[in-house]
Amino acid sequence: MDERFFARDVVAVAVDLLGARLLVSGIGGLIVETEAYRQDDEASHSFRGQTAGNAAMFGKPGRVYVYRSYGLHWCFNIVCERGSAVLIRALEPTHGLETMTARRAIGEARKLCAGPGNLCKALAITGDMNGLSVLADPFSLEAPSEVPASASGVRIGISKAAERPWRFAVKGSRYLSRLI
DNA sequence: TGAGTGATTTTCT
DNA sequence: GAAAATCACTCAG
Repeated sequence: MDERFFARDVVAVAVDLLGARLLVSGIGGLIVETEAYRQDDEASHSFRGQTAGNAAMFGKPGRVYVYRSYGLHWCFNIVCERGSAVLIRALEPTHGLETMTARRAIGEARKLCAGPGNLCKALAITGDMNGLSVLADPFSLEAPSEVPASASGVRIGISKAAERPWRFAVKGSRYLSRLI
């Protein structure tokens, strides 16, 4: 896994990230749900060009873009081609279950990382990590050993360009934020 | 089990 | 001043 993996069309990267292992400080799991956001996409933060808040989204491929959503949640994205990024929506927890359970204060493993806000809380991702490279400390990203069966669907929680089927998920996974 | 609703703050227009 | 890539809780069936 290197920078070139991300220097491609964001939709292709979103699909290829399914099944990849994402760890932050040794805690994390397999990516089971992603969404693609391109610069020419009305729902994307980068649609109206670069601003102080979304500068990371215009950084080099493989950088992390973390932003605050609804004033209380953090959302974790990986930057692809200039102005585009993949939103990581859900993980299947495999590493550091105990730590994540403590951080989330819930017992159900299938909900630990279901949803961008939950995922960031479980992995202790904050805005401090905005702009870091996902290929370096404290992140760890491994390509999937086996490409899982995937499904695509409509994106969630947005009102503009919501019809674009750029949500991708591992088919049949029990760890999705919502069934696809 | 599933749908509906309130909370809350940063950022841009 | 309004919108926003959500979450957790409550109530109904």
